[in-house]
Amino acid sequence: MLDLAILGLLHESAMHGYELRKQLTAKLGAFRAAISYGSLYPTLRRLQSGGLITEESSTTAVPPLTSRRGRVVYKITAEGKERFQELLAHAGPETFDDPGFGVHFAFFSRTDQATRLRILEGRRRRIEERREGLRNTLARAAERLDAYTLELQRHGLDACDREVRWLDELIATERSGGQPGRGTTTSTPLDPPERP
Amino acid sequence: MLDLAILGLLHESAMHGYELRKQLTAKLGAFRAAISYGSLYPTLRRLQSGGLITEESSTTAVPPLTSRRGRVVYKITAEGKERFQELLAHAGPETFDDPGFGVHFAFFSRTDQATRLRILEGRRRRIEERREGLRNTLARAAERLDAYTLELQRHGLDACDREVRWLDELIATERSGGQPGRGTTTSTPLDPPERP
DNA sequence: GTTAGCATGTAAGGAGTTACATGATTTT
DNA sequence: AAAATCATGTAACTCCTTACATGCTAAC
Repeated sequence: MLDLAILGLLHESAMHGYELRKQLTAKLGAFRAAISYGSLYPTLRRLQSGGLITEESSTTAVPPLTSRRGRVVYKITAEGKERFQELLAHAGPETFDDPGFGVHFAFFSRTDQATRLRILEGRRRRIEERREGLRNTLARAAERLDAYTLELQRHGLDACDREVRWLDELIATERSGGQPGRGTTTSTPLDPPERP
Repeated sequence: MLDLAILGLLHESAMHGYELRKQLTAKLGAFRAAISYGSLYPTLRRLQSGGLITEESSTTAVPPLTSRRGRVVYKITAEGKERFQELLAHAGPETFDDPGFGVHFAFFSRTDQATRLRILEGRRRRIEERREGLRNTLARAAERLDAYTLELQRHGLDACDREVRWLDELIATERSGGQPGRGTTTSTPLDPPERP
């Protein structure tokens, strides 16, 4: 999950760890708390020793006036871009849980339509299963549950209903070749998928 | 999280592991996937060696006809009940994230009103922080984000709005001494908190 | 008698967190 | 010159999962 997100952000532009965390916090903010440094920096090292990212050469056009010795700017390599596409397109079961789905969705603009549909439909299946479970509990065991447990199940069921509707809209939009946005009057152009 | 949930369920009735998992799946279904056995059984052992639960004595009133040798029925001990109350009342930061809040909420009927309010308000603060983050991202960086990332943030913001409203209602109900349910016409009596 | 479901467990490991430790740079 | 914030890193640990291994019991 972190690998995918880091490669995705470095795909857009080279950055050092601290900045990466800020971008990560914004990008993943809808479904996850901020990533800790204790997780980020070891991951960067692992990606680097795997050849997926490298330290940016200091022979840049404009060397900074102050030496900035502490900062290490990373950029993605060709292998990193390949790996990114692999991770993005591969949809195992963990792709459909909350953080997994969120990260994939956040990088949908780099995916092809078939992959997007596969992931949206997998997510819908997953949420529908959860919804079924909640419905069963509410239908079969409602008398045995206390008021709070009941309220929690109702709220969960509600959230499932909303998400299924949201996914249905997104799936319909994908199938008609559109891009997400408010209503059908959106004019924001969609980034085309990268062509390596 | 698992400790709390297991103690809470065994507080209601003695059970063996397999059954416990089923109950857990129903009780936590609104915010979590099923617990794996690889997590459940080691936890039961740990709780047992900590003296919080014990194997139920086989000298029960009605010994089953078939010997059922494989099954181990656990029940909660007095220390276990104490620990359960401690875990329920203690509200650290992890109490306000998704699974933490969910478990606490699921056992609200065993908590006093002050604790319930503390936890509901902590959760609201947490969600409001997330909402702020999303609002900032949408306000400051919307042009730089692709259509999918944008849609994800909007959906997340929406979910935050809903949850804050839900929490506000629950908090208001708590303060007026009521019990949760649909509208103000609810007549379901609330389990009184246990008095050890 | 064999398949399905009940029931219990272990070993290895994944994916992160917290707490700690350090130092550079910028602002007041 | 102090305080804030930028920036990087390590060690220990938490909490859970997957994959595996085993055997009993009920149903067909």
